[in-house]
This record gives sequence, structure tokens and C-alpha cells, in this order.
Amino acid sequence: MVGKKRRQHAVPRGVTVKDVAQRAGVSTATVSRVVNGNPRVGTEVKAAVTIAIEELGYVPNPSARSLMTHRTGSIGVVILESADRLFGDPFFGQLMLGISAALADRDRRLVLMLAPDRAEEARTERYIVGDHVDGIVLVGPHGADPLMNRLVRRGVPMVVSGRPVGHESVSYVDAHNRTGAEAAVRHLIEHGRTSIGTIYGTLDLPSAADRLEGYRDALRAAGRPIDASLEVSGEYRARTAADAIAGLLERHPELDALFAASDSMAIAAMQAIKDSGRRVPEDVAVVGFDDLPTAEEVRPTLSTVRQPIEAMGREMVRLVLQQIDEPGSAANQVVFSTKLILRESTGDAAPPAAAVPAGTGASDRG
Amino acid sequence: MVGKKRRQHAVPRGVTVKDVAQRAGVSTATVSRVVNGNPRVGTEVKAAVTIAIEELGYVPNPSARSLMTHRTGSIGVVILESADRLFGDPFFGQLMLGISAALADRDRRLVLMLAPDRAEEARTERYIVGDHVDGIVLVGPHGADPLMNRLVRRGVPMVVSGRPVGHESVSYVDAHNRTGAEAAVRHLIEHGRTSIGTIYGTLDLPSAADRLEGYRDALRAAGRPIDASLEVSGEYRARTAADAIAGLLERHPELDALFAASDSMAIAAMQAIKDSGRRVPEDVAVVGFDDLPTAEEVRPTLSTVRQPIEAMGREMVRLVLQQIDEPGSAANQVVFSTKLILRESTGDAAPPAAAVPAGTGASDRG
DNA sequence: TTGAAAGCGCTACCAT
DNA sequence: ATGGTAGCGCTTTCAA
Repeated sequence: MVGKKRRQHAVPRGVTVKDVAQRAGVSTATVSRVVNGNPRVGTEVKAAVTIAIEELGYVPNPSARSLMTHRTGSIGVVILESADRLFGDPFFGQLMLGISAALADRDRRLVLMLAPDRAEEARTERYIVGDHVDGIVLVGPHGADPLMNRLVRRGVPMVVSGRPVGHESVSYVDAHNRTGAEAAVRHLIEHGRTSIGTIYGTLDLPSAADRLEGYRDALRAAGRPIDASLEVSGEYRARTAADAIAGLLERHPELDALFAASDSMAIAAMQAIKDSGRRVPEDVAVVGFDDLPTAEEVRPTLSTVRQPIEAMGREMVRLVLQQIDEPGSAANQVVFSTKLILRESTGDAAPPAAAVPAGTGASDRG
Repeated sequence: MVGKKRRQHAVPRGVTVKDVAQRAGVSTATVSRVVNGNPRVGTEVKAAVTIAIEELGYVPNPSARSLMTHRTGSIGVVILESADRLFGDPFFGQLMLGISAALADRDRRLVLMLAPDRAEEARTERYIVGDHVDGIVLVGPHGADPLMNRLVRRGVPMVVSGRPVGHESVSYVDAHNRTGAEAAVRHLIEHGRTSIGTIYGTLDLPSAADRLEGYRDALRAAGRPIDASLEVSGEYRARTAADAIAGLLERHPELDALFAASDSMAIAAMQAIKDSGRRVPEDVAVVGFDDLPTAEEVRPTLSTVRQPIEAMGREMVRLVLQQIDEPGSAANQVVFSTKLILRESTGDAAPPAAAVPAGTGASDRG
């Protein structure tokens, strides 16, 4: 009832450099040096300070620190993707996992900014240029995204997921989409499939366009014709993919193989294929792209082109931090290799061991 | 080549209260008052300061501010859920969307902390108790989560998703799981289903236990026996659910209805039912829980118990901010109503209009 | 190698 | 109603 301001002092809130310094019998300057890994500290002193920090559970106050350093220690992760796609496709989750882990390792805060519409985008931009984050990880820009453009022009340290449209000089992380897709389709061709369709993503994403080109590359290399009616858009969405495949199967009842530009679409497609009374892989072989954890869980298990999503997330963090530390440095562009993983959906693996008995109530967390 | 430190001074960095004060001919204290909406300022002075701020393009430095106020303006969103479940189930995405939007509305930063393992959890805890966020939104604690316990003991302003185990006095947001489940199963009973199974989630989550109880409530109310062999665990996971249903159908070939404790499991179950050669809803009716966007997209469309997930996310934010503003206030517990949504999977709705033609490359972002 | 001390930009207290 | 000023917790010269 008394309504005190703060200072309950019951809780040992707020261990500061001073406390640590006193405990270790050194000055605050020395503590600061230890905390920041400054080599000009004696070995014994360093040890003493480290122990004091441990004992007191000292954590530097980021506000005070950034007041001095003009660094916030925060990295903005901006998601330019509609919510349904973002959460409907585990790809983004995998990527976030890598980003989150890498930021934690480097002791940086992850400030999440979902920009589901233009209004949010404006707010996000104001926040970013207001110097509240040291840099930006931009996930999912489509085409020549205007927000991305403005941020680039402002010189905000930034890394983009996937090769961005309209910018040569921006750092990005990508996978070898085209050769990955080509390898998948080549495999289908080499294993005797004759009518191979593809379900592609939204073409304003270079990854989608590249995978479609990779599909065509393989057909061309084999001397096969390119048939536009075998190419359908799935918009990187399960529902759209399922509908598109239903249509494709009607137009091309002879279809015996399918390359999907994402695992999410591939899984939806397998479903649609089964619903049409066909078997996977006997009647129609299916290859996806991503190698999400789900690929091994569906039945039949899904052959797919693996891209190291989590590692790509980690690499994005490395690049943006590098850009922050070396403001003048040139843009860095890292393209990861892909690998064709063969499983049951192409008839290249036996079914997994019998399913675990149902009814076990085991949980993954204590 | 010169390698300057910063101070490019091309960018007009660093307009401070001092600059504004000088320009407006007042003290920094007055500027601060104007900025913070303190009413003890003369009308003319206020106007002058406002103009000066505008002219100079002054933006308060959040670090300096929080150094004084002990407020960071950041809310930590801690996700205590294994990554695969987190990203495999769109439920969390919906929740995040609500949380993110509400925080943006109230001009707070969302600091995302994924705690996929104990090591991350320790780091997360240190960060939180280090006063780097004003409060916490805790998503997905199972059972009497130790991290949650310690945070509660520390008095960290906090809101939990779902009724937490072992704490009467912590704020949380939940849905009426038990009555929602009961309504769903009652509907199945009233529509002549005689052998009704359920697939439940991990029982260390009260939501899962409540939904299972709701299922039993409905059976009891109808004078039906409770048959443990009709209850199988799906662990809130699609893959586990599918396997569990396959087993259930073998043991109970007469099964004609199923209540799943989540839409994700329900969708996986429908798949498994179809794979076993049965039809939904003719042979087996299915009801889920959540009403995710996907529920309307699957075929047949899924009858389900709607909980307002996004609104629940928003409410969590409201509660945690309230707790921050009124430190002494009692814990607030908001339980949202659920609603039974009837669609095709229970035979209560006609199929939707024909699927959109495939092959359109439309995108949802410019 | 270490310490003393000067701020970073802001708010909150105490005067007036 | 307004101004002076003491810090918030930290880093970083400058001296020793």
C-alpha cells in the first residue's frame, strides 16, 4: 500500500563494475578491461576479476555500455514475409534457429521485427535508422524490396537471405539453388522418369527462379523439350501447391515425376498425388528442396536437395557482425553447396523401421 | 584508407538535449520534461522546445534514458519449446504475431530468446535477471519449469502462455480448454458417433491434460464408458500423431470419430485415416483444436475448436506491461472462450468452391 | 600493467 | 514553472 518507488533492496538487483572491482580488489577500469578482453591485464588480476564476476553474477549493463561505445549490441532481424508463409514453412524456423544461436554465441541481442504490412515496415525503418540496432539481418525480401533499398542507401550494416534483386554490393547468404535443382532433376531423368513436372515458388524470389532454371537445365542437358504446361506455381505454399498438383495431374495423367522447389510444397504434393489414387514413388517420384526435419518424418520419406539452413543463418550473423566491425569492408556473399539426399519418395531407400508404438506420453522437456 | 574511428560527420549524428536546450533557450531539464510529456511546462516554452526538437531532428538516446529510468523498453519473449515443435506447429507463429503486433503498438522492442537447451536457458536467465528487459513473455513452459520458477521467485514481471504448473500467483493467458474439448466431443456424440477416440498432447502441459479431461467429460455426461485404449498420445507432434492414429485404427477398427488436441495433430490424423483406406468424415469424423488458418485449407476442411490465438498473444503483452507499470499489482489471469467451428471433417459443411486454377504466379508482396 | 577521473546523454531531485 | 546538478554504469584517456 505504501507504493515505494523502487529500491526494494530485498532483491540483490544490479551488480555493477564497482561491486566487482571492490570484491576483486582492483579498479573499475581493470574490470572493464577484463570484461572486454583487453590483453593489457595481468594474469593473476584477470583471474581474480573473473572469479569475482562469477561469484557476484555480474552482467554488464548494455545501456551504460552503449552510451560509451555507440553500439547497442542488438541486431535487428527483419522478417519481410507474410505471416502465413513465415509460420507455415519450417524453413524460416530453421533459419531463425541458426541466427538466434549465433547471436547468443556472440553475446548479441536479437530484436525481432515482423513487418507483415507497410505500416509496420515504416515503423521498422524508423527504428532502424534511429540507430537502435547495430545491424540488420533481412529475411525474405521479394524482388527489389523498397525497404531494403532505402536501408542499403542509408548504409545500414545488413545481410540478406538469398541473392537480392537489384543490388550487387549488398552482403547475402544463399545456396546453390540452380545446380541443386539440376542435380535433382538429372537424378529423375537418369532413373528412367519420362514426364517430369515441377512446382515452383514465387518467382520474385531469385531462389525460386533459380530452381526453376535448374529444372530446365537438366531437361535441356538430356535433350528433353521444355514443356511449360509441366511447370506450375505453388507460391511456396502448401495449399497452393496441392491445388496446383491436382490440376497438373489432370492435364498430364502420364506424369511420373515431380520436382518441388520446397519440402513444404513437396509434402503437400505427395498428399495430392496420393489423393488422386497414385502411389509415390511407384507412379510418381517426388523430390523436394530444403531437407527440413519433416522430410525424414513423412511417409514415404522425402528425397530432397539439402541446403544447410541453420548454418546459413549462422553465416548471416557472422557477415553482419563483420560489416559492423569493419564499416568500410566490401560486401560479402556466401553461397552454400547443396546435396541431393535420396530417400523413399524416389524409390531410393527402404521404408524406415516400424513406427514407434503409440500411446507413450514421453516429452522432450523436463 | 585513413581508417577513421567514427565521426564521419556526414551524418548529423548526435543531437542531444543540450543542443535542443540551447536552441530553445531553456535548460536541459525543461527539454526532458517536454519530451516526456511532463505537464509542468509553460505553453510557450513547450512550443519553443517542440520547434527546436523538430528543427534539429532530435531523437532521444534510448541508452542514456534507460540508464536513468531503469527501463529498457524491451520485452523478452522466451520460447521454452524444442525447435522442431516450435516451428512445426503454426500455433506458435500465430501467437508470436499477436505478441509482435501488440509490442509494436506500445512502442516496445521484442527481444527474442530461444532456449532450445539448458545451456541457452542459463544464458537467458542471466540476461533477464541482469535487468536487460523490463519483463518477460514466457511461451511454452512444460510442467513446473525450473527457469519459470526462478524467474517468479526473482519477481521478474512475467506472463505465461497457458496455465502454469505450481504457481497460483503468476499472470497467464489461457483458453477454456476443457469446456472447448467437451463441446467438440459432445457434438460428435450428438451426431451419432459411437466409438470416439482422442489424440492428446504432452500431458505436462495443462492445456493437454485439460483437453483430455474435456473429452472424458463429454463421454461421462453421455453415460458412455471411458476406454483408455481409445486415448493415444500425439505429443503435439504431427509425425507422432500420425503413427499413433495408425495404431489406434488397428486396435479399434470400429472407430468412427476422433478428437485431436491440436489442428496440427488433427491434420496428420486425417492423413493417416485416409492412408488406412477410410474416408473423412463418412467413416471417421475428425475435430481438431486451435482453428489455425490451415484448418480451412486442408481437404476436407477441418472442424475445430477455435481459440483466439493472436488475441491471446496481444493480451499477454497487455498483462506484462501492466505488471511493469504497477509492480505491486496482483497476478492477472485471463482465460479466453473457445468456439466450436464446424466444417467438412465432421460432415457439417459442404466442400468449398473449386480450387483456384493452378499456375498463377501471384505473390503477396510487391 | 594498473588506477583515477572524465564524461557518454539523459532524468530526477532540489532549489528557486 | 523552470534551472542547476548529481549521478545512472560503463569505457577510455592520461598518468603513474
